[in-house]
Amino acid sequence: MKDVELHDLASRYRDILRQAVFLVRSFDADGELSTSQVSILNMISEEPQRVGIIARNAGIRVPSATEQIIKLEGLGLVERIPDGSDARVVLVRPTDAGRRRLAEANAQRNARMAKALKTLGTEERLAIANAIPAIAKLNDVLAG
Amino acid sequence: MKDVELHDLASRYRDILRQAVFLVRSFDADGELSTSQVSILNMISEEPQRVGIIARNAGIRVPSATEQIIKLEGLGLVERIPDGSDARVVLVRPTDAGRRRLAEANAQRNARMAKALKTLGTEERLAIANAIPAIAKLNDVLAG
DNA sequence: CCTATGTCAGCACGACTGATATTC
DNA sequence: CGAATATCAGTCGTGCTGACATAG
Repeated sequence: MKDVELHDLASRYRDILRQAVFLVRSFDADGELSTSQVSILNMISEEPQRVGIIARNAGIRVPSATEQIIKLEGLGLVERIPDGSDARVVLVRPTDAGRRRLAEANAQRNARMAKALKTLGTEERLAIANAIPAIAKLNDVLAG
Repeated sequence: MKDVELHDLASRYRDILRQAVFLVRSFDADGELSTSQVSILNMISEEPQRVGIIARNAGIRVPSATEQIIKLEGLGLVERIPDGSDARVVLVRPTDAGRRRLAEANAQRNARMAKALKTLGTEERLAIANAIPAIAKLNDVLAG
């Protein structure tokens, strides 16, 4: 692919991405939990994670992660537990209430997105579905 | 399409979107201009726009738009001019320096994106290119 | 008089850097 | 002792709501 085409694709992709970013914000404004907080809950839903890992995956610094975790703890949605093998480490895991809240938040957001997807044509939905793996790969590359 | 499939697609699409949001942030952290500021400059590059329109397109409230516009004005990147036909209206247009700065910012970001796109296979790039119109339409639906 | 447009003032939230235990 | 981990303190940027001036 020529450089010109690459740059054109890059530009168009950045355009729709920029729009999408604002939409994600409006999505999150509806609920009571912030974007970071939902991300953190998602992240620890499988198994407890260290603060440093959470920060790295969320794309924020460790002190910022600590802050959100403390807020989530205050809401009774996560617990901080020590790591037996290393006393410096703090593991974060969801409470039952945290799991419920996460499920609710995801359900709400997915429902809203599904409703929007429903207004598209079959081919358009297919185009999006086909692009998801490529976009995921692209995200990985960009995240380095 | 069945509801189950729609919700699954919604969930997967939201996943990659969430990742992309963090990447956009890291993109913008590099430059001197914030996301909103670049968006505003992009918006007025064709022709001057009113503050209210800028706010609407940027997904922010009018006072927030005013704030960013004043900052851009302080940087010498935009000018605020009156609208002859309606004295309440303020039009915002880029200065020459603003156009240069926008071109630089876009070039930097596009180059970085193009470099990442280059690492993908031809089919993957095609999949993304094919999905862009559908995503744009989806954005419109969600914004509406 | 009521509406539309933009700005000002004050507040909230989330991120950051720098400094500080504590543990490896 | 130096490195790693998490937290605390203070600051900054950006968004918001509510109040306000001006013009239609």
